[in-house]
Formats: sequence, C-alpha cells, structure tokens
Amino acid sequence: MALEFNDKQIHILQVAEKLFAEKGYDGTSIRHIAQVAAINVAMVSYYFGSKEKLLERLIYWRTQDLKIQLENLSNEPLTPIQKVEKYVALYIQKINSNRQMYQILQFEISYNKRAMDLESFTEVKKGNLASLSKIIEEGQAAKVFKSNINVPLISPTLIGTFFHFHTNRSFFEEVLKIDSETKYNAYVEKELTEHIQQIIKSLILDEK
Amino acid sequence: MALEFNDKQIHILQVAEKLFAEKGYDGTSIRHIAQVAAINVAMVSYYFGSKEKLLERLIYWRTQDLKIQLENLSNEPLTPIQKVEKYVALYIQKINSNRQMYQILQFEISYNKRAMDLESFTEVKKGNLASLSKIIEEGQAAKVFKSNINVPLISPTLIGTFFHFHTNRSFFEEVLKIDSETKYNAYVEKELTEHIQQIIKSLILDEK
DNA sequence: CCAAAAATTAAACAACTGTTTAATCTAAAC
DNA sequence: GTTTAGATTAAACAGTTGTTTAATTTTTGG
Repeated sequence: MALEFNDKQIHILQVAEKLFAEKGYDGTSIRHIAQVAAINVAMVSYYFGSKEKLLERLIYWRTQDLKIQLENLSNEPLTPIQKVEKYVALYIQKINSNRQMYQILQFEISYNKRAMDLESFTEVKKGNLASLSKIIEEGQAAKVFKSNINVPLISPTLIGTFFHFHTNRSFFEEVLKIDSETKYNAYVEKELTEHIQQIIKSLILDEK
Repeated sequence: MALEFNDKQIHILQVAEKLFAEKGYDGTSIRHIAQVAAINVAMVSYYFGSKEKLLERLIYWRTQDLKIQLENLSNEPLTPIQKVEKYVALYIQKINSNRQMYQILQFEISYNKRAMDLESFTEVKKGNLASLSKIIEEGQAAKVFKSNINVPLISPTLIGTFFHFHTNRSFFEEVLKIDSETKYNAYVEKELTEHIQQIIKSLILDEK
C-alpha cells in the first residue's frame, strides 16, 4: 500500500483522527471532517475513495508509530529489571502520545462490523509482546525473574490500566483532586507510571 | 425517575443494549432495533420518547446492577486479605455479566457529546471505591496491609485489565491457544482472575 | 356490551448520510 | 500562449436517519 501523502491529505487524516477519536467513526460525518479541515466534501472521496477507505488509510498510516522501539534498549548496559522498567515507561509514553489512535482502534476492534484489515495492528501487538518476552527470558536466564510468568497477561494490565484511567479521567481528577492539564500529565508520568511499573515488577520478580 | 417497565419495554431495552454494545449507539438505528425486537419503529418513540432517552433509561436501568454488594461480605468471618480476594472475584464477576453495559458506558464516557446524565454511574463507582477503602483500612488497622496504598488506582487496574483482555479477545485466544467459548470463560474465571488477584495483593500486602 | 384508554400500524416528514457528477479553476509542460 | 492534467467546487443523487402523524386495532373498566 502506497503511503505517500501530500500536505492536504495529511491534514485530512489528522482532522479525521481527531474527530473519529472524539465522536467515533459513525458519529463523524464527512461533512464535519470537511468543515473542520476547511475543504470541500468531495475532496475526501477524491483523495481516499470513501469514508471507510479513509479510516483504513488512517489506521495503516498511524499503526507504524505504535511499535515499541527496543533495538537500542537491548544493547544498552541495563539489568533485566531496568529493561522492564524502561519498556513500561516507553510503552506508556507511546500510548499516551497516540491516545487518539488507540481510542479509534479499541472501538474498531470491538465493533468489528467493518471488515477492516487490522492485521497490521495485530502484527505490532505481537512484536511488542515478543520484545517483552525476550527481556523476560533474559531475566529468567539470569535467575532474577520468576520461572512461571504469564507474559501475555502483562500488556492487558499495562494498557488496560492506563486506558481505563484515561477514559474515566474526569472521575479520577475529582477523586484525586487533580485540577489542571499539567497536574494530570504529571500524575500520569509519575504516579500512574510507577503504579504500573510496581505491578509488573511484582509479577516477574522472584520474591524470596 | 420511574423505572417500572412492562414486558415489551424491557424487551426493547434488552435488544437495544445488545445492539448498542455490538455496533455502538451511532451505529445502531431505531429501525434495526425495531426489526430485531419485532416491533414497529414508532414504538420506541411511543415508549421512550426518543433514541437518546432510550439510551438514558437503559443506562439508568442497568446501572443499578453494577453496584458491588459487600454488606454481607463485611460481616462474614474473613481475614482482610480474604475479603480483598472476594471483592476482586465479585467485581470481575459483575463486569463479566454486565459486559454489554460496560461497553456502552465506556463509549458514552469517552465520547461525552451527548449531555447524558452519567451521575448514577459515577455514584456507583464511588460506592465501590468506598467499599474497597473500608476493607483496606481494616487490613491496615490489623497491620497486615501496607500503610501507603493508592486505593483509587486499584480499580483501573482491575477493570482495565479485564476489559482490555476482553476487547482484544480474539488476539489473546490466538496467543493463548484458546479455541472455544468454554475455554475462554474458564480462562477468565481462573487464570485472569488469579492474575488480577495476585496483582492487587502485591499492591496492598506488606512484604517483609 | 360499550365507551375510553392504550397499543400498534403504515405512511409521511424533513434533515442528514456518503458519494458522484459535471463544470470550473489552477498550475505545470511544452 | 496553449495544452493538459490535476485540484476544487456547488449541486444533485439516492438512501438512511430519527421522529411525527393520523388512522386503526386491541385492551381495559364500568
């Protein structure tokens, strides 16, 4: 699939991403996209063929960003436990900066009525899982990690915790007395990240 | 708000719940609901006023079910840690049997474009949080729980883990080699539940 | 049995949906 | 400067949307 987009196409993709994430695919009309993007309605069909193909292209375009880069991490002189911590921090950072796309994907996956090709996303998930498996195997070989770890259950906890927190943001802002965007981001970066790191360490560390 | 529904109204609510959960609110037309429920399109307006009010009533109707019953639990002769385990098991059971409503609520919360009254759900969440706080305080008083526990972060992990697992069900079925409905339910009841219980225990237990 | 109320229906309504058309404008190529 | 391909437009298209209407049927209560 060709992925060379011109500036106008990228602009449309960005507006569509925002609106799909905010109002859902079905809740967003092409006319609304056109209005926000300040273009004519026909331009979406002209450039992308259809609304559904626009979504397809958007997902394929953004999905490339969701792969966690661990090539460098593997070679860094870090202990297995440090690598896990860094993996978690990188993952949260990645989800956080791609909130909108994760939101869209989440609903496309559960409402799988559009026979959409989500294989590229599945590949990314498998890749991320394999990266984590590798780190964990290193730790197990070094006898610092438990031997019986259910690796596939780690990412649901990581992603699920973050996303449920974010979806119910206003509830937690009230409960935790967070009253500004800055404080929210700080809370995610520190408390929430540490919370998740602590959980994952407890799942893999051998407690004597 | 009156909540006495006749059989026909309940039938409409059940069909709407199923379709809203499967295809989303915007992805579900009144005509589709009417067709599945085998009624005339006008009946929805007749009984509920509008599509939006149907959703409102549906949420309010089901939300009552989402409160975790812990009155009996508190009086049972259980240790604090046993109470937490039971709390988690009850919570997962509750989410599992109300998957559809949780799906709808998740959507409505994040796409809060409909100025919907979700306060009843917020109250439930607060109640569930208070129940957990009470158990944890008991455990802290008995010196078996840690003193610095971030209680509000526990439920996002609980609910988030479950839901992300369930949303990406087909992915995990492939990875975990689960090939039947029975095996899936068994996995949720056993492995996934134990996974979450283990996590939450690690968050509250004082490790010497 | 009959009158009043409630339930049910098909049809119509206007607004909105994604998409296409055909005409016009813009900019590059020769 | 003319040709040509691409970009952009307003208008029209047919289908769907939620909702209302007015007529009809069914049920209820005296």
